[in-house]
Formats: sequence, C-alpha cells, structure tokens
Amino acid sequence: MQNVEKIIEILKKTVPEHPYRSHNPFHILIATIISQRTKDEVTYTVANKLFAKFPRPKDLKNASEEEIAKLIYPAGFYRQKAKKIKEVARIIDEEYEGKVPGDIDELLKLPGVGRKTANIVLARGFGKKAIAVDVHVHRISNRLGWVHTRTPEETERELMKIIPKKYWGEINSLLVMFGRTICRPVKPKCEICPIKEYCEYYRSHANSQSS
DNA sequence: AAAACGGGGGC
DNA sequence: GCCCCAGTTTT
Repeated sequence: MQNVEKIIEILKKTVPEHPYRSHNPFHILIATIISQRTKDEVTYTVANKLFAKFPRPKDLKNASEEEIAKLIYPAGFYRQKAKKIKEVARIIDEEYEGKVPGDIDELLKLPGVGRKTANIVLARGFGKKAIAVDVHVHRISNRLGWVHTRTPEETERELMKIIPKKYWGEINSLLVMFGRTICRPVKPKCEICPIKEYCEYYRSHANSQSS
C-alpha cells in the first residue's frame, strides 16, 4: 500500500481546505460537540455566534442553558447539546484550570465527548497524532479498499496500520471535505474524482454506473 | 442492539 | 413529504 501516501498527496492538492480553522482547543471541542449529526455550515454559523458572546470556558459556565440553546438552536439536539456544553465548560474551568486536557482518557470523561470528538480535538486542537473516524472517513476508507470494516473502531485500528503517521492528524479534515465535495454517500462524483484510478469502488462500478 | 434527541436541506 | 446529516447517551 505505498499508494496511500500518493493518494493523500493528490487529495491535499485537490480538495478544498476545511473551513473551520480555529486552533483554540476549547473552541474546537465545543464546535465539534455542536457538529454532531449536524451539517457543518450550520455548525460554523452557530459556533461563531456562541463564541462571540461566550468565548471562554468561564463565560459558558456562567451562561444559562436556555441562552446557549437559543444560540445553537438551528444545529438541532439543542437542549441536549446546551446542557453538555455548559457542563463541559464548568468541568474545564473548575477541574482543568480553564485548559482543555490534551489526553484521550480525560477527554472521554467529558459529557458529549465520544471517540470521534476526542480524536478531532487531539488532532485539530493539539496537533497530536490521532485518527478521528467519522462516517466520511469510514465510508471512504472502505470504498477505496484501504480497509474492509464494519465499525469505526475497527476502521481506526486498521487505518493506523496503513496510513503514515505524519498524516494521522489531517486525514479526518481531508476526507471529510473530500466526502462532501466528491465522494458523497450517495451518487459520488466518480467522473471528476482525482483518485478514481486507485479506488476499489470505482473499479467495481466502472461499467455499470456513472451517476 | 435499538431508541432517542432535532432543525435544516436535498430531492 | 420523506430521508439523511462532523454522534453520544440512555434504555
């Protein structure tokens, strides 16, 4: 699988950059919680509004759940998320001196933080080597034939074997954008895909379908 | 293992 | 009008 590095380099030149460029770990964490089962444009809009009003853990801790819920309303799951966001802010302010922990086990203790969210915070917020597997990474890795897996955990383990470590932190952003623009869940745009020649899915569907 | 949370957008 | 979407938590 020497191709993996080549494929990633092609994607890096072709795929648009991930639009959420904050490197503030707390903002990454809260924005990622908001993003769960939510379209990303909506996520950025409401996250920016939220941080404009309550930028620091201490600010969000002191905000009311109703106030938070109102600001993130369009993202859906707003009551649940508002409660989690307030509690996460409180824990970080009171138990971690206002700093998001850069450790997977500590992150997983936070409400609303599962494996995917924790890995995104580590990768994007701290620049650590962590592979965050969401539906895009899972789908695309299987389509390409990099893995043949059923669960995200399994995908994460297998990807760690075949993706060079230097790409771990950015593979999620890259594949999410690739998945949005080209390798969509339904009707992937294989005609214009820059890596179709390396794709198992494309080879097996090359004759039968184009749309 | 399945249900529940949820508004917005694509078709 | 139906179905899916940067998942996590509860049943």
